[in-house]
Amino acid sequence: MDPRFLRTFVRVVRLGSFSAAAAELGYTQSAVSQHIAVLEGDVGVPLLTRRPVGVTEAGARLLEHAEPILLRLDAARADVARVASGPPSRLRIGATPLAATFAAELVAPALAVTVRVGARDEIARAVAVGELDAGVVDGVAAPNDPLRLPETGARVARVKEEPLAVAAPLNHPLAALSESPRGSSRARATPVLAEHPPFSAKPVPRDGGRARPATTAPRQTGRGVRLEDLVDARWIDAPAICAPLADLASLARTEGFRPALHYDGADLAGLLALVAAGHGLALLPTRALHGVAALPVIAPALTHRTEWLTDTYG
Amino acid sequence: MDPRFLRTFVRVVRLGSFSAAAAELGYTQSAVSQHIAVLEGDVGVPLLTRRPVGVTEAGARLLEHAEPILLRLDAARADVARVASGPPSRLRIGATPLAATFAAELVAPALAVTVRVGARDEIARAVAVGELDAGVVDGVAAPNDPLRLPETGARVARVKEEPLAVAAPLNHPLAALSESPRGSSRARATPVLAEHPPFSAKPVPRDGGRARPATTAPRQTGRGVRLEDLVDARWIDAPAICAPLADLASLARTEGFRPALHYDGADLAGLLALVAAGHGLALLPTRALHGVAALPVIAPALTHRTEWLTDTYG
DNA sequence: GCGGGTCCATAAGCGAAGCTGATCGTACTC
DNA sequence: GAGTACGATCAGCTTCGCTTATGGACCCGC
Repeated sequence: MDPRFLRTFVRVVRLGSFSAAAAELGYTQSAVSQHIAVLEGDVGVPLLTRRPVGVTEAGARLLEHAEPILLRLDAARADVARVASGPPSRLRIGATPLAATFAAELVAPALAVTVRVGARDEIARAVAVGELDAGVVDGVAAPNDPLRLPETGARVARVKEEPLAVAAPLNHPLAALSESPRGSSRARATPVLAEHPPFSAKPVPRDGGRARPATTAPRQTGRGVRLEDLVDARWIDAPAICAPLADLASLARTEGFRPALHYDGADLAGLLALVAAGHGLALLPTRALHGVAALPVIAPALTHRTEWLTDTYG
Repeated sequence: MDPRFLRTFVRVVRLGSFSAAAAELGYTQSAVSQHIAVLEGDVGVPLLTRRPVGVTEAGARLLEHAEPILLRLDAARADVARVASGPPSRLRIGATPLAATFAAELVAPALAVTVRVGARDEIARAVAVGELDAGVVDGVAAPNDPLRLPETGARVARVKEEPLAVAAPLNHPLAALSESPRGSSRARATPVLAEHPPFSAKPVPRDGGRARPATTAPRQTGRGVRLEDLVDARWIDAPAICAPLADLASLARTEGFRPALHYDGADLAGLLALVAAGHGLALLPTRALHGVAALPVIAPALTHRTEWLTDTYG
C-alpha cells in the first residue's frame, strides 16, 4: 500500500491506460505495470481489468479510499511546511464565484493579497495542500449542516448562512410569491445568520468542535415555494455557480430535477439574464438576486452556506 | 512520507522513546532513528525533541494527520479484502454498552453472531479495519448531528435519536420536573426518531449522503432542566457509558462541568445505583433510566444518538 | 568524580525493492 | 496478414532500508 503505488493506481484509472499514466507520472510503462502488480499481489485480487483497462469491484473500493488518503498526505506535508515557514507575508485566497464577494469584506488589507476563483473542491484542496492560505467557499446545505468538502482535516473558521430563493422571471406565474417584487433594484434580503459564531474569531477544527447551535433556526412559515412542487419546472443547471442539480436530488430528497438548460459559466450576471429572459429557474442565495423574482424556498429547509477555510495561521 | 515511517513516528510519540518503539514494531533502534531522520529530512524541520523525546510544533501537526491516514490505509485494505472474501458466514458485531441493547433487536438471527462490547472509537476502528462486520455505537450530540467518529470513510446505515435526561435521585429537589416520577418501573419514554431514515434500509455513505432531515425536530418547551443551571451540581462522570463530562463542555458550550465522582465501569446498573443513592447526577438517554428521576433536558438541544455502522455488506 | 548504564545518532555492509530498457504476447486495424 | 498499440515479463542495475557495530551525550550511584 505504498502511496506511490496508490497514486499510480489512481492515475491509471483516471486515464484508462497504463502507458498514459506512466507518461504523466514520469515512469516507464514497465514501472506502472509493476506498481499495479504489486498492489494486486498485496490485496490478493485483481484491481483492474486489462484491454480495456477498467476497475474491478475491488478496485473501486480501493479507489474511494486512495484519493482521500493521497490528499491527506499532501495536506500533512503542507501543514508541517506551514509551521516551518512561519506566518506568510502575502495572503493567497481562493473563493468560489458567489463567495468571492466575502473575500473582500473579510480580509485585513495589511498584506499583499491575491484572490483565485475556482470550483469548491478545487479551492478546498488547494487550501489543504498549502497552495492557498485561505478559502471562501459556498454551497447549498441543510441548516447548520457543513458543506461536503474533501476530507483534509482542514479547519472551518467562520460560517454564514443565508436564505435561498428560486430565481424566476418577473412575469413568472409564481412571482406573486416573491418576497418583494422588484425591478432591477438591489435585493434587500435579510440574511439569517447562523446563531452561533456569526463570524466568530476563533478557528474551529472541522470535525472537532464544529460550530453547532443549541437551538434551531427560526422556521419560515410564510409564503414561498416548495422545491418538490417545481420538480418538473424548467431548471437552469449552473454547477459552477450554485447547487448543481445533481446534488439537489439528495439535498431535497427528491428525484427528477432535470436541467432544461446547462449554463457553463461562472458569472452570475449571465445566469440571471437567462432567468430573467424566461429560460428557466435557478436556485440561488436571495442576496445574489436582482432583476428577477425571488421565490423563497420554504421546503425543504435549505440554506446557502458560506464557509471560511483556513490553515492554522489563518 | 512512507506510511511505515509515519507508523513508527506515531509509535515513538506515543511511547516517548525510540528504543521502545523499535521493540514494539520489531525493528532495531537504529532503524527507528533512521525513520525519524528520513521524515525530518523530508519535511525539513525537526519533528521530535530528543532527551527527553517530545513532539515539536511541526511534529504535532504531522501527528494529527498521521493517525487518520494510517487508519484509512487499514480501512482500505480491509474494504478490498471484504469484496474479495464475499459475504461473511458469521457476523461479528461490536457495540458500546448502552447501544448493545439495539444489537439484539436489529440482527437477523440467521447467522452465527458474536457481539463485542467496547468503547466507541474502538468499535468504529474495528469496523473500519474489518475486525467487525458491523457496530452499534451511541453518544450525545446535537439533534441530527452525526457522532464524531474516527474518519474511516465508513458508512452509517441507520440512526436513532432519543431524548436525554439528567438522572437524579428520586428525592432530588428538581425531581418534580421529572417526566413521570416512577419507582423501579420501566421507563416509558417516547423516543424521538430522526424523521428521515427511521431505520432506513439502505446504507448511506458517512460523509456523502449523510442522513439529514429537511425539517427540524419538534422543540421541547415543557418543563425540564437547563444543563447550564446544573454546572455546579455534583456530576458523576461515567465516560465508558455515556457523554464524558469533558465532551459535554463543548456540546453544551458551557465550561466547568466537573466530576464529583468518576465511575470507571461500563454497566448501567451500577451507575444508576450511585445516582439513586445521591452521589451525583448523570446524563443518560431517558429510556435507560429506572429507579431514578429523569429530568428532561430542555437546553441545550441535545439528543442521545445511536448509529449503526457497517461495511458494504452490512 | 568516576564507572556503568541508558539512550539516540551515525557508519558500514548487505539484501531486497524498485526502476529502466528490451522483449514478448495479444488484440485490434486496415 | 502485416502493422500498430498496449500491457506483461525479464534481466540488470541503482537505491533504499534494514541490521550490526560503534560513538557520544546524559544520568545515576557510590
